[in-house]
Order: sequence, then structure tokens, then C-alpha cells
Amino acid sequence: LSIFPFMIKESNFKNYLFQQFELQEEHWQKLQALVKYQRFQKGEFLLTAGSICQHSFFVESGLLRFYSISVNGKEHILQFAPENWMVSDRSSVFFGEPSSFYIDAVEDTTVVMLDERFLKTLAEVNVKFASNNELLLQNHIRHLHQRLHSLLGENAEERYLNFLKLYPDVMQRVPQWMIASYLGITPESLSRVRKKLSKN
Amino acid sequence: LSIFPFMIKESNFKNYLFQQFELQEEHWQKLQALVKYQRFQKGEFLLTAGSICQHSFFVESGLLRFYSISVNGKEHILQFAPENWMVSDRSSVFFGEPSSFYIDAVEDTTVVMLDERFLKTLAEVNVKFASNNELLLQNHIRHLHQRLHSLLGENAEERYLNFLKLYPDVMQRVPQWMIASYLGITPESLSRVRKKLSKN
DNA sequence: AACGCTTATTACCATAGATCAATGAAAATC
DNA sequence: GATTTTCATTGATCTATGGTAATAAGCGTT
Repeated sequence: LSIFPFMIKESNFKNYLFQQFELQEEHWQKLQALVKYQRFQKGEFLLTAGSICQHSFFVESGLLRFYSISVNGKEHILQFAPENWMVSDRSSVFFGEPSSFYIDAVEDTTVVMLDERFLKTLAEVNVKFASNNELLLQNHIRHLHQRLHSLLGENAEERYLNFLKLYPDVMQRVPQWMIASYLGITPESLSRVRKKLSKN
Repeated sequence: LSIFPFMIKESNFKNYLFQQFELQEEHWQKLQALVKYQRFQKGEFLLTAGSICQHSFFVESGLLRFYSISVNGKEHILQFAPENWMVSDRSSVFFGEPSSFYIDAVEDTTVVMLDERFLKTLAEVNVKFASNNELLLQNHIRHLHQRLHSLLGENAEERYLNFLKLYPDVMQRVPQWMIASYLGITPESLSRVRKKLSKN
């Protein structure tokens, strides 16, 4: 047994770095000191509108949601982040501006808190990672484009089917009204969509 | 009169680089050789779905639109690009993947064609520009987030008013059905929204 | 000037999805 | 384990927006 019990468990984050960027064990040793794990209980906020976002969050276990609230008080979920997903208000981090979004925990969640210092060190240590940031941004944009296309061109049923493909297990893990909020419809409508689909 | 008549005109693009990144005249000389201007007639395509996007387009004059076409054949405009805007399918450029979008000229348009080589040189020549790419990406993401929020949380009228703020003069320059396509409604609905607004 | 083509408006009706309300089931809290 | 709260479903309407069609204006082409 290790004398550092917290090191025993292979983290999803470590696997992510090793697989995605062929990070070496020796470099991981260096980085580990900068990696801060944090636990959030269901319902806890990682970011609220008005505050400046300081981190990107890598989800080790659990599930986060990223959403905005419109003038009439309704929530609109822009993104879910289950295990191995990353979420953040990048603009707020990058421009140092107050965010207009919320991030909270849908389940008890453990995240890796990634700050500027960590990212910088990672870029120094690993060549492949230098361009990683751009890759993440590009991916994000692609994803947002798809979502826009979906919202502009598809009806509720089609969007729901898209959702199931993108987040295969989230349906089982969150209340239906959150999915409705993601799809831009009411919970009642989603219930009807599902009923109609179950008949076929 | 200069013996290089094409150099006389101050380009919007040059101004953009000078203002945004404090580019020096000497550096501009180097870069100019890599800057390719191209003219597109109204209706001409700069990008079609299925092809791989090679450039970012900086609009010198004129107006472009960036859109997708859904299965039922309807166009959905994700972005307009009037003078001094940039447009591209970044994902297609970055990942070398076939695009699923179209870009065409709404008016006769002159663009600056920016390819990898240009961007690389620009980054070498100018420190400020090294992080520019990220700035553009971050801005893009912020913009897309706002658009998502708008589509999820606002009705047609509110979205129309947002549009007017974002693109103050585009309303005057494009047929109304394109704006409807941007807003995710039919031209008839937009006509009704405008009628209602004009009463107040 | 005459022709066609695109665009905008308006009226009438259709429909997807919203809203309101009631019910029961499930989950959380005590 | 009883109570309270959250959640999903369903029915009955309501509303915003869509679809169709007719009309007229604008514009480009010859």
C-alpha cells in the first residue's frame, strides 16, 4: 500500500492527459502538485453570474450543468458536463470579465480545478499540449455551431434525439425538466415528445 | 501617383492590424506579399458544404453570410459578416475536415484571404498577434453563447431587437427573409413582428 | 416599356409548443 | 414511516409562429 493513499486511484484526468497528449509519467509528477481536486455537493455552485470565472473544471466524477437565466427567471442549460468533460466560462477567464452564466453540480461531483498556472506548466512540459488549448476552443466552437444549427433547423423531437446521441447517459441521471431546459422546451412538451416516441 | 496603384488605397484590413495589434509599417511590408485580395460577385460561394475550408475571410467591403442547410432544404444563417468582420469555418480549417456550412456573398464583396502561412508569419512578426488567434476564438465562443442564450430564452421580437443592435446596418442591406433565417423564424413572421413594432 | 423574378405584406387557417391545472409517483426530509 | 417536496404525466385550452395564397411593389434584364 502506498504511503500516499490519494495517489492510488488512477484519475480520469490523468488518463485524459496520457491518452490525449501522450504525457509522460515524469511530467505527471511535476504537474500533480498543481492539480487541485475539489468536491461539490449536489446543488453547490462552481460559478454564479456576476463573478469572474477563474478555472476550467474537468469532471472526475459526477455531473455539472452550465446555464444562463433569462429576464423572466427561466434557466437555459447550454451544456452538461458528465465525467471526462470540461466546462468553464472561457470568456470570463480569458477576458477577466464577470460571467453571465452559472455552473452547478447536478450530482455530487469531483472536479479538477485548472487554472492559468497549471495550463502554462502543462504547455511548457509537453509540446503536444501547447496547441491543446486551441484544439479545445475549436472543438467547442464546432459543438456550438452544431447546437445552433439544431436549434434553428430542428423541431423538439429531432433535438431530443440529437441530445440522446450526444449525452447517452445523461437522460438517466438528471430530472427531465433539465433536459427540457437544454432543448428549449417545457417539461410538459418533452414528456409528450417522449410519449409519442415510445409508441413507435 | 504611385507606380503601384493597388497600394494607394488604405485597406480596412491594414487598419485592423494596425489598430488591433499595433503592427508596424515595416512589418506590414513583409506581410503584404502574403495578403491575397479576392473579389466575389453577389451570389458567389466562398465555401460549400462538403469541401474543406482553407481560409479565414476578412471582409474588406461587401457582405457575406455563413449558413447551413437542413434536411428539409431550409437555410439557417449562423452569422453575417459585413466590413471588418471575419468569417470562416474554423473547425474545417483546423481539423482538415469537410465543412457542413456555406459561405456566400450577399453583395459584391472583396475579402482578404488569410491562410495558415499568413497567420504564421504574422505571429512571428508581431508578438501581440501570437495570442490573437486565441482572442478571436474566445470572442467567437462568447458570441455563440449569447446567440444560444437568445435562441433558448427569447421570443422572435426580442431576438429581432438583439439582431438590430448587433448588426446595425445589415437590416438595410439584405432581404428580410435572410434576417428571418438568422432569427429562426419565417419571413412572414418577421414581417408581422416589424409591423407590430412600428405601431409603438 | 415590358417582362419576369424576387421580395414584402396581409389575410386566413393550421400547428407546435406553452400554459394552467390536476393527479399520482418518487424522492427527500423530518 | 409519515410528511413534504420534487417530478412526470395528462387533459384542456391558449398563443406564437408556421404555412398557404393572393397581391402589390421593386428590380434586373432585354
